[in-house]
Amino acid sequence: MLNNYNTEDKVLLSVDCIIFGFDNEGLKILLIKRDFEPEKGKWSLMGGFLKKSESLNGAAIRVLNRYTGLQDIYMEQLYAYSEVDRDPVDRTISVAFYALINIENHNTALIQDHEAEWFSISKMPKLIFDHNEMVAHAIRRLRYRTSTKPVGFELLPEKFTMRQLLELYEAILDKELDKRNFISKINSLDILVKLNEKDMLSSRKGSYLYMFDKEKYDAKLLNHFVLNL
Amino acid sequence: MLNNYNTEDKVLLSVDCIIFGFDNEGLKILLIKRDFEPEKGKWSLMGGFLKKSESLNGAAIRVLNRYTGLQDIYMEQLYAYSEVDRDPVDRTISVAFYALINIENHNTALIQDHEAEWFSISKMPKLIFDHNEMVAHAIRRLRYRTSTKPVGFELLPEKFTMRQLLELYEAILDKELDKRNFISKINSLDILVKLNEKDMLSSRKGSYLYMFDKEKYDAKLLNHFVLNL
DNA sequence: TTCATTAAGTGCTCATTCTACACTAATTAT
DNA sequence: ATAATTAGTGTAGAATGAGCACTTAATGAA
Repeated sequence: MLNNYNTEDKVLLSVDCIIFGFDNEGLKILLIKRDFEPEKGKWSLMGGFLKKSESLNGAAIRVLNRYTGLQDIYMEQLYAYSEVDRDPVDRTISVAFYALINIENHNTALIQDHEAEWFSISKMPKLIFDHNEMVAHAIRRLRYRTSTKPVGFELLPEKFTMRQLLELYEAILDKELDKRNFISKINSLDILVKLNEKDMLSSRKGSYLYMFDKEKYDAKLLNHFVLNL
Repeated sequence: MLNNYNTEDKVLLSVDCIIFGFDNEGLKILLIKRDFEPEKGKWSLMGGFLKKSESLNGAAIRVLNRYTGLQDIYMEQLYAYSEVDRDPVDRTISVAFYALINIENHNTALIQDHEAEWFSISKMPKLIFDHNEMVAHAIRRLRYRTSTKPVGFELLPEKFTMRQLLELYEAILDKELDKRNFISKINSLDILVKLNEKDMLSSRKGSYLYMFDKEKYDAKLLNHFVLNL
């Protein structure tokens, strides 16, 4: 009677991270120049191999931290990519994750060390292996997720204006939104607090700052909303 | 300079299949009594180890075929489960898939050989490892998927009545639906053909049979709909 | 042959939500 | 003072969603 699986094949498992950021130019993804063979020097997602002692989530967190210095980041597992010849060197299955970060917070020096760069999602270079497919998948998932869960705020500073939020959703959904309708839909979710504080940088009049009110959201015992924008 | 990944850990990768079926009692899942240690004799999803020469999809198709004799089945990858201690014997990452089958079509003898049984999703036994979590996840995904893609038909015979379709959606969404509103919403999708043929088994009057019209659906160049039931 | 039984099939009303659309207010720079 | 800039706000008409009940077709039993 067996109580091990010794006859089964073992394979390499890696994680690849699609790191989203948002600034006034739009939605961006952080890419690196791959620093080992094969495909050394080509643009690539940030990745790493799973160690026996960690979960996939743990590996993804480790990889993200290594390249950005960040911790406690919103991250979601996307999909496992397993075509037999996806990596020419060795049989490797890769599980993609996407992360949402506030683009102002990461460690710029670390990024430079790794020759990483932010790319607009509309101007992505050709990536190695099946990484472009992963990115396309991540964008689809992000679109869905931001329409059902309060994750968009992860891409903004803690305090943000309605205009920033609007532009974020426009960038994610890749379509223009009506300002008045957008604001009333967001307000009807009742998950933001309006601060007594204005951002005076973007206009003469100044615009009120808002924060996501996590406690209010959690108190609703809602596990998702439906935001039709 | 490396061009292999020899220093990296290799792990076992398995697939587990959540097989959904539907009959007049409701939505069901096919489970087997696990026939090897550990947890031999306990209820389990159908699974198997990934071979080096196949993709995860390929492995899932192989497993499904082994236990049901079926081919060309709707199947979708769900999620990779990777907690370090999820399998007590060896470090195993498992990728869950769910499949939708017409419950009348599978090979009954094969199922009996494997001591497999159909369970109502409302009366699931305790399963090994993290399999209950996988099932819960699959049900959530199925709910979403049936509201955006024409996959529900995979669970029905090729020809079905509106009542069957209604009851299927009620079972998946776990809520009662209004007959008239349901029919008009389905009709407004315009993806069914009404046949000149009635099912006389379920009523004296007989009810018209319908088929999913895949060509019509594809011709819409729609990659999903939104069905608010 | 008539009558009882069973499920099929069908529309309307009211409430809610969505969409399209334009002016005033506040502030600063000139 | 005034010109310039972005913030902030409401409404009307259209579309969609929810709730609700009677008639029809066929069969089997009396």
